Amino acid sequence: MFERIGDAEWQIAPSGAMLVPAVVFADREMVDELQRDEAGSEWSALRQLRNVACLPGIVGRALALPDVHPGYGFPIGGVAAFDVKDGVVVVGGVGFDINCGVRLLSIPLSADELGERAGLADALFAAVPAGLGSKGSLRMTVSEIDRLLREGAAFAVGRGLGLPEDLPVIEESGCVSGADPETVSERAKQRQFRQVGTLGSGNHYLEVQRVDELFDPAAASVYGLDAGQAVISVHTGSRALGHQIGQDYLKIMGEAGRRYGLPLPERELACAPVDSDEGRRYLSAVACGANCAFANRQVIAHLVRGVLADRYGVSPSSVRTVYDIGHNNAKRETHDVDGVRRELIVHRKGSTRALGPGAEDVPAAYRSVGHPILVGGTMGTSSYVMRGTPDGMRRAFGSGVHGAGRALSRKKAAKKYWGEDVLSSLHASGIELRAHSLRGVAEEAPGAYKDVERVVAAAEDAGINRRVARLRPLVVIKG
DNA sequence: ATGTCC
Repeated sequence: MFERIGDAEWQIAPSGAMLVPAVVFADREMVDELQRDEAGSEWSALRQLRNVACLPGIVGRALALPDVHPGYGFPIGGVAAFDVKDGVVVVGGVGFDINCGVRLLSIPLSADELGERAGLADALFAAVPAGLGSKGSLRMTVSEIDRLLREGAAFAVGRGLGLPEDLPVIEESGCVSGADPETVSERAKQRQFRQVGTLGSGNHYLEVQRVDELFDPAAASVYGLDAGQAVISVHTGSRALGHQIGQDYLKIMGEAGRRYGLPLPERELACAPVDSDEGRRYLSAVACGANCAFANRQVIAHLVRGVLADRYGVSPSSVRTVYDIGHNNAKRETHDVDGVRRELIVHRKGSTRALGPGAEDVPAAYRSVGHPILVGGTMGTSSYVMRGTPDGMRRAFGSGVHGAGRALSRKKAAKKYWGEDVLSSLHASGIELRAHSLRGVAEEAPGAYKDVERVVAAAEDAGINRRVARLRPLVVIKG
C-alpha cells in the first residue's frame, strides 16, 4: 500500500474520500509497524492520517513524521496545511496542550562544573512548581491574564521575570499576533491564572543536560553550544488554559461543522472553515494559548536562573535562551506549493516548525543556518537540537520532529513499569530524578517511548531535519 | 495534555 518515494519517505495514494496522498517520513521498520497497527488495532495513527487527508481544503499531502503515534482524531507527529479560503481549522490538529514546547537555556558552565547533582536536583525541584494542579509564583489577577494572553513572553519579562534578550530567540518572538482574549472562555482564564510558571505533569519536564556530541559544529557554534557544556531544557505548555480552550472549541466546532455541512471522516476531527466566525475565533484562541505557553516557559526560565545564581553565582544574563519552540500549533504561514506561493493554516501536532537557512522568520543571529528545533528525549535518553533544511521547507511545510514519540499508551506503560524501578535504574545510570508522582514516572518510563536515536536518524535520512547536537540528561524534574 | 466527569 505504501510506495517508497524517497529516503525514509513513504506515500499512500489517495483512495476513497482522501483528497490528497498520506505521506510518512520514517524508516522501513516504523512504516511496517504503522501498517500492523492499522490492521490490528482500533487506535491507529495511520488511519488517523488517512482521515486527515479527507478534510476539506487540505493542501499538498497529509504528513506524519518519524515520531508519529495516535492522538485525539489527528496523529501526534502529524502536519496538515489548509488553504485559507476553502480549508478548515481542526481542533484535534493542534491538540489539548496548545503550544506545548521546549525552551533550551545554555549555562556558562561545563557539565563537570555543576558538581554534586543531587543538591541541584533538590533545588530545582523546590523552585519550579510542578505536578497536577500546582500553583505558580507569578501573582496576577484573573483580569490581568488578558494582557498575558495578548503579550505572551513579553508580559513576564515586563514583570521582571526574564530578560529582554530572551524575546528574539523565542519562536514568533514569544508573542503570536491576532490573540484576542475575548475568544477564550472565562473558565479557561479562571483555571489558568494561578498556574503561570508551573511545569504541569505527564510528559512535561525540566532537565539539566550535557551537550554530549556535536554533529554540525558550525550550526552548534551559531547557536552558542559547545561540547561538554551544561544546558537546561524546559518542556511544558499552556496547562489548564490550553486544555479548556480545546474542550470549549471541540464543542463549538462540533456544532459548527454540522451547520456548515462539512463532510467529516471522523467525529474526533471537529473543524470549521478557516473563513468562518468559529474558525477565526479558534485561531485567535490558539494564539492566546500559544502566548500563555510562551509566558509559562519564560517564568520557569526565570526560576531556573534564580537557582543557578544561588548555587553557582552565575548572573541571570549569562544563562542564555538558545531558543524556545512549540510543537502543538495551527498558524497562518506562506509556503511554496508546486511553485505557487499560498497562504495556509499549518497544523502541527507533536511537530515543530523547522524554518531552514535564510527564512525570514528565523532570528537574525540564526538565519544563516535556520532556527533550532528542540527534540525532547525521555528521562533516560538523549534530547536533540536539530535544524530545518531547504528540502524540509519544500516537502514538509518546514516542519520537524518533536520528540521520541510514545510507543505505549500511558495505561500500558503504568502496567508494565514500576515508578521505583524506573527511579533506581535512572539513578544507576547517573541521572538524578525528582518527581511528584510515581505513577507519572512509570507512565513516562523510557521504555514507553520509541528510540529517539532512530527518530532523529529517520528525519535526517528523509532530508527534512539535520542533527546539530545531542543532549544527555543529568537531572530530571517531573510533575 | 487535563482540578484524568459539570
